[in-house]
Amino acid sequence: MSGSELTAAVVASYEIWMRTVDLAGPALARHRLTEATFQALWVIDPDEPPPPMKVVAERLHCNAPNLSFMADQLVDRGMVERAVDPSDRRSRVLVLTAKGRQVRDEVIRATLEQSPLNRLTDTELRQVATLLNRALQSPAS
Amino acid sequence: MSGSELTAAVVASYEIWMRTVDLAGPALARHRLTEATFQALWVIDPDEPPPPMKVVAERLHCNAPNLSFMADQLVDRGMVERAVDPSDRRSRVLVLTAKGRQVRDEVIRATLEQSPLNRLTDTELRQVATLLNRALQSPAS
DNA sequence: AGAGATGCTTCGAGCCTCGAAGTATGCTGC
DNA sequence: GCAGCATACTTCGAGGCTCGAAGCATCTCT
Repeated sequence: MSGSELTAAVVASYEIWMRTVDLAGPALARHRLTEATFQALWVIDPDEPPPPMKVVAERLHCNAPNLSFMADQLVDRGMVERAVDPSDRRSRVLVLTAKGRQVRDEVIRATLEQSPLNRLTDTELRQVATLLNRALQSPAS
Repeated sequence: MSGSELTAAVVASYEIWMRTVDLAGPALARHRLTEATFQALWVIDPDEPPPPMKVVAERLHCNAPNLSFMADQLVDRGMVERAVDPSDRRSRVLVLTAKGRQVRDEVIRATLEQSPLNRLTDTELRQVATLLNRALQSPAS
C-alpha cells in the first residue's frame, strides 16, 4: 500500500512491454504473425522436448480454447505440427517445423534487437532480470 | 545482438506484466472494467488538466478510432466525460467524473497491491524504475 | 477566402478471448 | 474389468479489441 516507488516501477514495466510489442510489429508482419501467435511460437523452445498444449497455455496465461485457436494459425502457416503425446494420448504436443524454428529465431532476434532493454549493458540487464525474477518467485499471492 | 542477459530481462518483464494483468482481473471485473478501459482510466491523472484524446491515445499506444471506442465505454459507465478543448475546438479532453476518480483510485490501488512488484523493497523498486527508465529514455530507435 | 492539415467519429472487417458443451483418453475403486 | 469421474483438447457461438478508410468540424497558412 506504499506509493510512488511501486507506481513508477509498474508504469515503467508496462511501458517497456508496450514499446517492445510496438517495435516488434513490423518484424512480425513480415512473417504474417500477430502478437498472439508470436508469443505462442516464442514459448516453444526448440532445444527442449515438444511441450503439451496444456503447458503452452500456462506459459501464455491463456486457456485451452484460445491456445487451440492459435495453434491452428501456426499449423496453417506451416510453423508447428500437432503430435500425440506418447506418455498421455489425450495430450497433444506442439512440434516446431524447420520453418517454425527458422522464423522463431529470426523474429525473436528482431524483437530483442529493437527492445528498449537492448540499450542497457549486460550488467544492467542482469540486475533487471535478478530483481524482476525475485518479484516473480514469491509464493502466489 | 547479444544473448541470454537480454532474453532473460525481456522474458521477465513480459511475465511481470502478464501476472499484474492476471491478478488485477477480479478487481477490474468488480467495476465492469476491462484491461483496455482500465488502462485508459489509468492514464488520466486527476491532478493534471484533462488530457486531449490525442494525448491519451499516445499514452495507450493505440490509434484514434480505438480510443474513441474506449472513451465511449467509460462515458457509458459514468466515469469520464468528453469536453471541448477550449484551446482547440477540434480536440476533446477527457474529464474524470467523481465516480471516475473514485473507481480509478480503488482499482489502481488493488492492482498495485497485487502486483508481483509489490514484494520488492522500496530500494529495489527504485533500482528497477531507474534501470527501466534508462532503457526508455534513449532516442526512439 | 481557399487549400491543406489536424482531431475526432463512424463504419466495417478481422482477430482475440472465453464459457459451455462435446469427444477421447486416463485413472480409481469396487 | 468396468463404471464413474477426471483430464486434455476441440468446436461453437458470443462478445470485446483493433484498425484502415472515409467523413465532418476546425485550425492554419497564405
